[in-house]
Amino acid sequence: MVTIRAIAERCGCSPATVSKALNGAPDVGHEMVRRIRAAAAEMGYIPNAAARTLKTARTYSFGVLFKEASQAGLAHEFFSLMLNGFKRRAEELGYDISFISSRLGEQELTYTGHVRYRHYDGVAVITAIYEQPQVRELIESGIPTVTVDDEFHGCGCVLSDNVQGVRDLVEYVYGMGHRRIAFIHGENTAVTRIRVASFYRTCADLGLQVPEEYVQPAVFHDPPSSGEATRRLMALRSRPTCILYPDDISYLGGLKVLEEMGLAVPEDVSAAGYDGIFLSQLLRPRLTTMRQDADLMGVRAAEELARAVSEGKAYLPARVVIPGELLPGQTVKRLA
Amino acid sequence: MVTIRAIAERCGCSPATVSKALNGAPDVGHEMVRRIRAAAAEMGYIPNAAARTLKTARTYSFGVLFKEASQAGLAHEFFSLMLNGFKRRAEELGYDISFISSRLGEQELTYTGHVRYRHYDGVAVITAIYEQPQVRELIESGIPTVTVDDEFHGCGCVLSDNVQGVRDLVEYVYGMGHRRIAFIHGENTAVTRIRVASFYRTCADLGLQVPEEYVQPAVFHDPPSSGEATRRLMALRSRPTCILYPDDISYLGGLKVLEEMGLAVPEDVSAAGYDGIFLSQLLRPRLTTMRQDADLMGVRAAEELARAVSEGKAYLPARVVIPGELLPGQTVKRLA
DNA sequence: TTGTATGCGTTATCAT
DNA sequence: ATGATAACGCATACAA
Repeated sequence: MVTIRAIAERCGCSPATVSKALNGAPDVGHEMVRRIRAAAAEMGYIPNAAARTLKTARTYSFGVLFKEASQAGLAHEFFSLMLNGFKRRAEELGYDISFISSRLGEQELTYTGHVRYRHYDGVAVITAIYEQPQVRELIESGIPTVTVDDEFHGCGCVLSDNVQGVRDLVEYVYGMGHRRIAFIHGENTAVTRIRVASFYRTCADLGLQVPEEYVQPAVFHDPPSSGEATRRLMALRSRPTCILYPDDISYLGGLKVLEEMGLAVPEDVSAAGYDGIFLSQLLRPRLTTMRQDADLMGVRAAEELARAVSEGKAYLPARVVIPGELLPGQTVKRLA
Repeated sequence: MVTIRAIAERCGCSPATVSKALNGAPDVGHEMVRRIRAAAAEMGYIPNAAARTLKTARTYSFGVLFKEASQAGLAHEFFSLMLNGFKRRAEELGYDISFISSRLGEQELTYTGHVRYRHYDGVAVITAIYEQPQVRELIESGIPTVTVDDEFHGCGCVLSDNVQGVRDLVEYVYGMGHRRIAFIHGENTAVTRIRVASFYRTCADLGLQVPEEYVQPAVFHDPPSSGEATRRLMALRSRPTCILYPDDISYLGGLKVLEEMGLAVPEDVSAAGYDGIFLSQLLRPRLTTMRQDADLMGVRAAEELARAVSEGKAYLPARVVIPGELLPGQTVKRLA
C-alpha cells in the first residue's frame, strides 16, 4: 500500500509536506507540489479513509435510514426514486452513502449507535416509522439529520406539499361535478394527518358536508386494506361518487373490489390515486393522481443535509416543500 | 466520546484488557470481563470503526456498484428488489453496505480507487456495463467481488437461469400452437447473448426455422426501442404470431405500437415479457412472463461475497444459478 | 517554505 | 490473567 510516507521518501521531503501538498494547503512551494502530485499519481497513491477519519472525525459519508418494515423499502418506487435523487446529489456534493442498519456484527445496536460507530457526517431519514423510539433518539441525537415527509424540531426536512396536493385533487374532482367524495387514508403518520386535515378543510371551503363514514382508514401501499375500505364505502346507503386513495398501489386494491362488485371505473365510480408512479400512467383507464416529485425531494434532502453538516452549530433548519403535479387521467368521470 | 481508555480507567485495568474483554478474547478473567462489559454498557461505549479499520484493515462493509446510466438503477424494480435482498442478507451476516461512486470529494476516482479508499471488504457488482474498462479493472483487482448476471474468471457470480428461462418461454409458446415466434433482445450483454443463443437452440430443438428478421435488437427497459422493433416485425410480409420481449417494461412499448396499428393482444398478436415485475401481473390482459427471483439473487450474492471475504485466498468462486418461474398470463393466445 | 512531533482509538505482540 | 508498547496512516500545531 502506498502511503504518504512512501511518497515523502521518494520526493525527499517529509510526510507533512506531502499531506499538505495533496490537500492543497497554501504553504507549499509550487515546484514541490508538482513533484509530489506527480509522484503520487505515478505510484498510484490512494488515501486511507480510515486514517483520515480517525484524525479528522469526518467521513464524508451520509447514512440513510430506510424503513425495514414490510417488503416496501427499496421495492417502493416512490422511495426508490427519492433515494436515487439523494444518492446522485450527495455524490455530487462529495459524500458517499451507506445504509444504516441496526446491528454491529453479531450485536444489536441502535440506529444512533450505528451512526456513531461509523461516524457518518449526517443522516437522512428517508422513510421510517417516526414514532419508533429508536428513530426519535436518532433525530434528537444532535447528529445532523434531515427527515423526509415528517418534521421535527431542530431537523431540516423535505416535505411533499400534501396540503396543496390534496386540495388540488379535491378541487379537481369537485370541478368534475362530484359532491360525494370519499377519502381513504393511510396509517396514522404526519403525512396522513396533513392530508386528512387538508381534505376536510378543502371540502369545507367548497361547502361540502363530509359524512364521517366517507373518511376511511387503510394502510399505505397495501391493496387489500384499501380494498376493504372500498367495500365499506360501497356498503353505505349513500355511496360516494368518487374515492380518493392513499396511493396509486392502493387504488389497485380498490379497483379489484369494485370489479368484483361488477362496478366499472369511472363509469360507476370515479377514483384517484396519489404519487403518480410509472404504473399509474400505464393503467387503462389512466389513473388520475397527484404526482410527487420523489427525485427532487431526494435531491433537496441531500442539499439540505450537506448544508447542515457544513454549517454545524450555525445551521438553521429549513423546511423544504416540494409541490406536486396533478395528473388528470381517465378515472374521474365528469358528472352532469 | 467514550473510549476504551476511559473504560480502562474506570475499571482500573489497561486498555488492552478492555479491548480483549469486549472482543471476547479467551485470556481475560471472568470477573474482569463482567466488570468491563458492565462499565462499557453503562458508559454508553461505542467502538470507533475508523480506528478499528486502521488497525485491522477491515471495515465489515460491502461496496455496491450500481449502474449509473439512464434513470434506471434504483428505479428499476428488478434491481431494487435484488439490492433489497442483498442488503438484508449482508446485514444479517454483519456487513453494512455502501454505494460505490466514482469520485472522492472534488476529484474523480476509479471504482477500484474508491473501494481501496474506503477499504470495503468486498464488492458486489449488481448491475453495470461490464464492458467498461473501469468495471473490468475492479473485477480484476483482486478485491473479493461478486457479479450478478455476468461471469468473470476468479469472481463469484449469481446468474439468473436465462438459458432455461428462455427455453421455458419458447416451449410454452410453442405448446400454445405458435410457430412464428419473434424475439426482441436487449443490448449486447452476457444476458442477451445467452438468451439469444437459448432462443435459437430451443427453436432448433423444436424443429423451428427462425428467419433472421425474427430476432430484433432493442434496448432493455426502453419501451420506445422495443416499440420500434415491434414495428419492424409487423412490417414483415410473414408476421410473427408471437413476440417475446426483453423485459416487462419493454412489452409496454410494443403494446403501444400494436394498439396504434389497431392490433389487439392476444387476439391479433401474442406476446410475453421477462422479469415478472409487480406491474406485469396487474396488466389486463395479464402478461405472460418469466419471473426472475431478484430477491433471492441478492441474498445469494451477499452470501457468496461473505464467503469470498472470509475464505480469502482459499476462496473457490462459485457460480450460483437461480431458476426463474414461468408466469402464464393472458397474452399468449392458444392457436388452433 | 519545510520539517518534527504528536495523537486520533484501536488491536496485537510480547513480556510479566 | 494482565499490562506496556507499538503501530495502523494521516493531519496539524508548532518549530525551524
